[in-house]
Amino acid sequence: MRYSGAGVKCLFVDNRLSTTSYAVLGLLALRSWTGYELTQQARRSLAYCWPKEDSVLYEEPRRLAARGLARAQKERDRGRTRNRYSITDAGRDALRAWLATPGVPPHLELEPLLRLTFADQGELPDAQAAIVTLRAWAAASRADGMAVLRGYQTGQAPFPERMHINVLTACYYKAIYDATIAFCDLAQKEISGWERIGATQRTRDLLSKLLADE
Amino acid sequence: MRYSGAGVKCLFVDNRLSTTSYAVLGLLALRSWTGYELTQQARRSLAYCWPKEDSVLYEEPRRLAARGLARAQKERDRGRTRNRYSITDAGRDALRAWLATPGVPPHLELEPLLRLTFADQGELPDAQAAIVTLRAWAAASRADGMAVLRGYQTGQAPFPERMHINVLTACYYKAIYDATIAFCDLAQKEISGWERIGATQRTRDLLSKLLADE
DNA sequence: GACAGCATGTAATGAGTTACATGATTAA
DNA sequence: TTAATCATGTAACTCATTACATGCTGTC
Repeated sequence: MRYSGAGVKCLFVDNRLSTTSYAVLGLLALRSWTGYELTQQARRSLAYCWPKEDSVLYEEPRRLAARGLARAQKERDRGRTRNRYSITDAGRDALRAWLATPGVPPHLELEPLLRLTFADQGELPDAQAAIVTLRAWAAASRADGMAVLRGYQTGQAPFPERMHINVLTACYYKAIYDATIAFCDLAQKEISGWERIGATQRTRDLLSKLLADE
Repeated sequence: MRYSGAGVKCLFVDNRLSTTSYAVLGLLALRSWTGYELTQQARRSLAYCWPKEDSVLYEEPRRLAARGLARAQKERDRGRTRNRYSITDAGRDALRAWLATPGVPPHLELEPLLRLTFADQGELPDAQAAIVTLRAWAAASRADGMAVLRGYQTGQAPFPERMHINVLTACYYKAIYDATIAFCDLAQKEISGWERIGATQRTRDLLSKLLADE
């Protein structure tokens, strides 16, 4: 299969920002941040819905500045220089416009579940280890989230005027983490009954229960 | 900041496969597939834990073949030719070895939650729309998963000997989708009470309830 | 005999990961 | 005075997304 045409339209069309850009723009809408401050704030907020590496959080505001959606000021901190970024009016407009677009559904990468899916190609302890990884993640994330929430009760948290939003989203995260932990406990029990056998009556019961619920 | 050294070691070191490669390798461990068959099977399985575009599923087995982990045979189907891929012994070894490695925790991209997080920068209907998107995704995924499960009860599903695994993983997916739907219903109620006001007594109650649970 | 949609891919672009570099500050 | 770690980035490379191309097959 050879391409014939000069189908290079796409080179010029795609002027859109990535979701990550809007995520950072959202933070900039709250106040100005340095790169490092962005990484710290992201741990408290974006990490739960839109996790990004620190290097991205350092770079992204520069892209925004290049498009006029943010502005950088050099800051001097004891001999060292760094950039502080703030949102522009154009940035606020872009963010508002993005919030009005349809958006996309979640995208879940569940490596432990992938490992479980092919558990029969490996050893039983491998599958158990995958479940331990999954449970540890859920328990740690849950604890981190709880610590953030506690800040609202004690009044230590930044942006107290945004509490209603953050409490609501926290409801979702907690529900996910709790469901994950519950599943892990169930799964460990189930798996230990497999002993390289396969489907048992217990599996049929599980299946019936799942299907009974619609 | 300038780089000094010839730090190009990395160019030669990273010989590892991506998780996506192992995902496809896992499917190949069950039987041989053509590219199109892989895309269809992925909808029933990988889509829930490791979603990939069709184009990736067409390309990935070629990479595996290039490393000797899979083998391609040309097939002729009424004038048209295509590739069918099967796993090799080396491929089975690689898969088994991978299953024995520690693995990584889940990675969740929840764009609707991101939109909710910055809901105060937009209009109320935008936030409600994000929740609708989230709920629609959960309901559709749940229904698809149920349809797959029903195949096990009727005996129509492929790989009946793997039922115990697929039923167990389905428990997790169902729990996630159910939790998502429940959250969406709660969130719509909460949000409609906001009316651009902010924290209410209701929010404080929610917060207390979240924190009470540990 | 046209058109929709299934089947089978390839290429360009863009985004993200990983590794590297390095100055400043703090603790031992 | 080191060593650790905080703070601030940059570069190379890999991977995924998106868009494109095109033959076959049934159907109207």
